[in-house]
Amino acid sequence: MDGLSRILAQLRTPAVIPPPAARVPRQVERERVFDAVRRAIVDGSILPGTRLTERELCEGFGISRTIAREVIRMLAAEKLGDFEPHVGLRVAELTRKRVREIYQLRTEIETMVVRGFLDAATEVDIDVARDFGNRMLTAARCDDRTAVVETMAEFERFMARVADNQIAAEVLAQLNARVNMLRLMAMREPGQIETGMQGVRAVIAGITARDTEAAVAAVRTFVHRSGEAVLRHMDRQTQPTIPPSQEGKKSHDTPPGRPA
Amino acid sequence: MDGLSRILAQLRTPAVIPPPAARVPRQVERERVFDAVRRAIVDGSILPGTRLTERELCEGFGISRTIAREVIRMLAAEKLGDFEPHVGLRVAELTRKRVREIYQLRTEIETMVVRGFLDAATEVDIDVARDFGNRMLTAARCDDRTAVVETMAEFERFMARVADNQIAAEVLAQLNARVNMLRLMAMREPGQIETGMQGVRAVIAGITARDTEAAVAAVRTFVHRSGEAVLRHMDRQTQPTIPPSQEGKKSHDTPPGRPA
DNA sequence: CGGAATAAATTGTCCGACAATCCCATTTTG
DNA sequence: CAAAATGGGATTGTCGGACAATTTATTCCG
Repeated sequence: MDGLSRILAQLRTPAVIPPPAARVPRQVERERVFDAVRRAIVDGSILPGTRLTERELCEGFGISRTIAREVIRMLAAEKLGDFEPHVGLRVAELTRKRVREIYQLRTEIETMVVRGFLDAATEVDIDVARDFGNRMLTAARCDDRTAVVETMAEFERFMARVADNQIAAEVLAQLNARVNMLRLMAMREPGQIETGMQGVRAVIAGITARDTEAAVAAVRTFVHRSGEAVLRHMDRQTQPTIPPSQEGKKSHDTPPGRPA
Repeated sequence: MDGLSRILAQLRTPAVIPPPAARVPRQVERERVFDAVRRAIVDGSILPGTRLTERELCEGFGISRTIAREVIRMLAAEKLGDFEPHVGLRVAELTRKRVREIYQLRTEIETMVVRGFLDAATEVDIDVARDFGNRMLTAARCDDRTAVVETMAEFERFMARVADNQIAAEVLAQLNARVNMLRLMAMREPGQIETGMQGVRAVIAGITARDTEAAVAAVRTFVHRSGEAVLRHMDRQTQPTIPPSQEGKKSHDTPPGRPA
């Protein structure tokens, strides 16, 4: 079971690339490792359910337990994993319920952000937004799911910045991090990218026309549909045979049992 | 400057209270210290702007640097303080801008939660809500600001639980933690409690009547007014003389300079 | 007085050690 | 044979010390 070790080893980044007189070694080891592991979790290199032990982190990155532990604390605080004392951290597995909650919240926040964006946007901002749209469409045409998702995230940050709402950006980023991997997976479903891009076009259209209500509606539809797609994908993934009969209940979310 | 040290020392909790055979020593030192410091920050015992050094934490709680550092990582991840490498953690000082953002986001989330609550609430839940309302009003009559705020937080958690939305509860808790102290301060302004309680009555009325739109409207008004109150209080606090002329701008929020 | 050199304080990182707890498998017991 | 007990290995919890890197405070000099 050192598939994880191999992954971690690959993540190892050389301490410094610019040997010539370059200032700003401002990033400390801890941050580097944290970023690397975070990225690995978010992009799916480290799968949900994986247990991250101190030793693996130490050996994988060549760091001491001090740092490994601090990184684990940070990951846990960001809810990228579930931590239990004396047990350790395991990369978060999302339940349908949780996913639905996240998308519901995202819908509201994105709505807020779009409103703020259109309130504050200059013509240039609108142009930039249109550009983001094109970049997404291009990436989609190239079937580059990663690029699509990354561009979307960047677009979100951009809108939040124009709307001048840092808190929204922070929360949004955190929520996105938690479902990022699922998004990537879901986009493998045939037709999913096309549907998504249709939504993107609608959003950009609303923004370009400066039609706030249209943009908001488009965003809500888009986010909602994305959530649905992810949930659909989760179904197909975890229960290809057994017809699920749960799902309507008060749901103290039962992680879909995965019988070998 | 060891006023902080004294505070920290007081926070020190005895390692164990139940000497008889009591299971569940499940809480590790780290969590205890984290909770204590967090509480201290949230309730204002440790004022914003204060620098939390490792040494203070170590001596204040009788712990090793290992734990002190981990606690600091957690506090920073929760945004309860701003951390800079090689500098340390200082308890977050909120700008007007940030506060406005937080309240804006809170408004949306609370709206969502109330909707979810009324969707799922049984008659008993409604009764419990009414009870929460009474508890708040009682606490207000006793002029017990802390109790008011705590009950409100508990009420929020309750609604989120009924609405079965854990993510919302998490985010809400995090946002509240960041402004809790300001809320307490703002409620010292004369008439503030009364205004607040008026809002509470409206919210409870809407809930009791199961009138979703009324409840939502009441919540939005309430949260918005609370935010306004906090902002007003911040004004009065930081710039009692100089007429502020900033405030409308794109605002890369300038923390109101506090000249000695 | 201003600025440069110096000292002190603080954080970053590593190491080693040992206790506490959990996990798992084997063995013992009913 | 199943269930409970046990025992060892792995993992986390916590401590202490050490030294480098960096920031912050102090001192000294032109």
